[in-house]
Amino acid sequence: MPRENREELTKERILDTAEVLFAQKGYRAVSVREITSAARCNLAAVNYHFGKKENLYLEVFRSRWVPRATRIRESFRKAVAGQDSLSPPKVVRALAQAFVEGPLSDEERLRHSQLMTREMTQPTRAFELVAQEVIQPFFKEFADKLRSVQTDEVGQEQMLLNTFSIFSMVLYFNFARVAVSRITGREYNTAFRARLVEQITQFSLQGLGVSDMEA
Amino acid sequence: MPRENREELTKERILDTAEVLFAQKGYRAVSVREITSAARCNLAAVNYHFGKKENLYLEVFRSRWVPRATRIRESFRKAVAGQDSLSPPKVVRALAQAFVEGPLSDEERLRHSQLMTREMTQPTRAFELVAQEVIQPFFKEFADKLRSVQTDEVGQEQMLLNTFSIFSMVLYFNFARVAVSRITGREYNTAFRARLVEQITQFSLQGLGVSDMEA
DNA sequence: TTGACATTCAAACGAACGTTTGATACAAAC
DNA sequence: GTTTGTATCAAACGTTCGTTTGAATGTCAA
Repeated sequence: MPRENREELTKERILDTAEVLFAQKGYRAVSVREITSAARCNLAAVNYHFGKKENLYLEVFRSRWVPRATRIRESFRKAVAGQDSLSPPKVVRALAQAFVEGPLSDEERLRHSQLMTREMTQPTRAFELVAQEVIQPFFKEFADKLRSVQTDEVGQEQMLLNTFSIFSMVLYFNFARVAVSRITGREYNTAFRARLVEQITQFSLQGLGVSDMEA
Repeated sequence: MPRENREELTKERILDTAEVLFAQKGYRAVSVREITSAARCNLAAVNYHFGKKENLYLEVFRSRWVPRATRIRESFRKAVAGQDSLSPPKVVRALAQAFVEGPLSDEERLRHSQLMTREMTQPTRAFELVAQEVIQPFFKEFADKLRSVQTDEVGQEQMLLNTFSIFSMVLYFNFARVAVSRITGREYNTAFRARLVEQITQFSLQGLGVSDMEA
């Protein structure tokens, strides 16, 4: 087996495993030993490939989280580009769908939201990456797209706050699954996810003051 | 100094300190040594008064978090009781105010949201307490109150999802301060909090489909 | 075949962790 | 004044942590 492949295999395996564990339990609650034994490699592999544990955490965001966020963003982009005539309902629905039913698998979606929520509640060095390369540009893109199809004039700050409002729902319905499931008594299956997209879309559209609800 | 007072002083000091640290850094990231030295007491005090670290975490929720949640709830209750004629805008505004401008100090509010978000993303044994004694009853109370003043008929599940939507904003604008501040470029001062209450209220009311926006 | 380089491995490092112990201090009960 | 029970304390317990080490293994170029 060629050198490069072997290296990548181990390194990639560590990254995959670490992402799952960090998302599930958080940075401190996951030990290097847990990661390496789950990734079926030697304990020293983390320090050899990443220098130290903290770098591994950062690399998880760089090589796993950011690309996934990009996939969500592209899913949103395609959805709005595929329309011949755009309207606020279509833009908002495209966002909700990209996040809740989008290109990610269910586990990926949960992982993604968990890692993101963690960085928002207690930012680490990864937060800069998340904010600069993902949140800021995506917010801007969504706000611009929405403004371009909205009839009434909306100030920049108002637009940002509206985006946050929509975004808070999207994030919440993903990361607070346990609470939502427990209180609604519904499982997070395909039907319920479709229901959530509907909820986010309708609530947001009315929240934005859009009266025409036809998609 | 009498025996009971001395005991309580240390025990209470530990609880206060532990709450702040757990909220800031999370359970695993805070050591017993950090807590006890910040609380100016002996390392063994945690195990003497609470048996083990995990019990201290639970006791923080029992004796600090739940009472604070109760204060928020009572603030909401008073606000709706103080009105001679109730309307959806008043109910929603009372909720947003109770959470964002309510009886808590700014640090308390942040701590409260952080601890809650933590339990929602990765529930521990404290989650049962939070869900049973606070979230469920509060959700029910809010939904009932809102239903009683709403003209059009709304199903139970729709009502729950609406409540979640409103709640997600309230929670998000509290726990994601760093991100919100960074992207809006605004500090979390009194003026901005008032602006956020306005945003949550207006967005939610329209989201609920309430056209009459007069408070 | 030899030498240089990259990767894996078992073993150990010191530091920090949660917890336990036994002595000490002190207020109330007898 | 002695006993009893509670609270505090310094010290140590065994375990786990992230990280380092140096030898072993395998790969490719010279």
